[in-house]
Formats: sequence, structure tokens, C-alpha cells
Amino acid sequence: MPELPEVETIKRDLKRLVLSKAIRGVTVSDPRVIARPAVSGFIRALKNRTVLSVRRRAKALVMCLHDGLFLVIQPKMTGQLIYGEMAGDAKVVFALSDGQYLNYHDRRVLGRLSVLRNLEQSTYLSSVGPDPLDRRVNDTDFFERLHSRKRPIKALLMDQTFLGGIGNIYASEILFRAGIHPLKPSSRLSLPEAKRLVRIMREVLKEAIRFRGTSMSTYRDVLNRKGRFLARIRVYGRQGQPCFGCRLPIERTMISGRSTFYCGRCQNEDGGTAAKRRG
DNA sequence: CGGGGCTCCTGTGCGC
DNA sequence: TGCGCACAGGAGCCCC
Repeated sequence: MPELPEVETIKRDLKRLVLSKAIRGVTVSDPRVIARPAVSGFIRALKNRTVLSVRRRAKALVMCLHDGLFLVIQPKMTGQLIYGEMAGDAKVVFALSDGQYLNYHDRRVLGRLSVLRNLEQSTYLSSVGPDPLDRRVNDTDFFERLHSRKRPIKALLMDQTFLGGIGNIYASEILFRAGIHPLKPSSRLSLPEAKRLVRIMREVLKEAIRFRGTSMSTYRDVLNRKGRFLARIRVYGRQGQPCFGCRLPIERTMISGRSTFYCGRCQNEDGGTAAKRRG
């Protein structure tokens, strides 16, 4: 599922392709993906409304429409938005005023679409933390926030109330490039480490946006093309393969129920084995 | 309250 | 080939 770089790529594509076009009609083939209102109300609310702006908030897309309505799309793991001809197998199809279609696909049916009057109605949108690319996330504040918690740093990076947008792939990639062990308690990061983490986090996310995201399996952009960041991936999914830094095998562990990949030598083990040793 | 575990779903790839 | 299980870019909810 799309993380920040993939949702940002989709957002930029949508701005180019659907901005200021109107939704002429909506077909819902799988009502499970419609969160609110009920399907009939969802369809009625969107009919003949123009897309005034397209934004990203964390991993959600927000389209502002006429009359103060918002279309919020959370693709979660396998949601896709594909522009072009009508797709028979799509869960939801939006017919656009340019004669083209925006098809919502979702193999695992975990994604959700909703129409809201007020963004505060979305618990997700009202609880997500600052965007990692936001300049207002500065070194000293970030350092202090890391020290107010003590979870493994990787769990914290993925906590959407702490930072909005980083998911399982980029959490591992960022920590590898920053040389920080994923199990290290966030409260034990030094100020230089926190500064480096902020810098590397932005670097990795921006680079991933330049490469139009990571296509592990289902991610596609709005024109159904794969992202090219997979070629830049250093640790995610590479357990047992040699580390690009030291050639030792990449390791895999579970952190808050999610696969985590890292190099035991290049990423200091201060939080994992050292903590265990101390008891 | 913070945090772990389960749940929502379908598809794929692996070992037996 | 077939079966069962683990696991997959996410996050809400329950319970300790």
C-alpha cells in the first residue's frame, strides 16, 4: 500500500489529470469500500461536483469539491486510482466530464472512500501527526518528541499520530541509511542521531517521490505505471542477502507485528542486544 | 495512557 | 497437483 511517496505521486498525477473536471456519475461495484455516507448518499453527493483541489494528508488523498464537500480516499494496502477507460473490475468508477474515467481498484478491499462535510469527521485525518516533509518538523522539537516516548524508533516512525506518512518500507530504508537500529528506544537517540534522522528521512522520501514510489507488488501510479524506487531499496525484503555496506546478511525481525529489515553491523545495536545484555 | 494483538480482506508463494 | 500456512506498502478497536 502506498506510503507517503506513492500517495504524493498519485496526488500530483491527479492534479494534472482531474483538477477542475467534474464527476458526472459514480458506479459502486463493491459497497465495502464506501465508508460514509451509505452508497446511495455517496453517489448522490458526488454527482456533478467539480474537483477544486487535490491534497495529500499523511497517506490519504483529499479532494475538495464544490459546496464544501470533501472526497477522502485511503488506499491502505492495495488501493489504486487508475485514470483512463472504464475498468469492468474496478470497485468504484468515477465518470469524469472529459469523457474519461477514474477507476478505484482494491484487491484486498481494505481501502476506504468517504464524502465528508468537515475533515474533522475523519478520525484518521484529525489524529495524524505532522508531515515528515514539513519544515516545521525541526531538529530540536523532533529530538524532544523522541524523548517523550520510549518505543522502538521504528514503531514510532510508523505511528501516524507521531508523524503522518511513513510506512513499513520507508521506515526500514530510512533507519538503514541513518545507521540507526530499528529496535533502539526513541528516548535513547542522541541529538546528532535525531538530526541525522530528520535529514535522512527527508532525503529518502524526496528521492522516492522523484522515482515515483516503490512498486513491490500492486502499487501503480494514476496512469498504471510502476514506481522505480524498488531499484534503490537497500534493506526491505532483502533478508539473507548481503548488506550493500558491509556484505553481512540483512536481518529480519518483527516490530509491532510488522516485518523489519536491517543490518546488524551498519545499524548500531545499542537498543536491541545491548539492552538485553543489561537486562 | 501506551502499546500489543487481533481484525478487516484477498492473493501469492512456499513447504510438505 | 493440492493443501495449509505465513505473509503482504494500513490502521481501527479491544483489552491489559
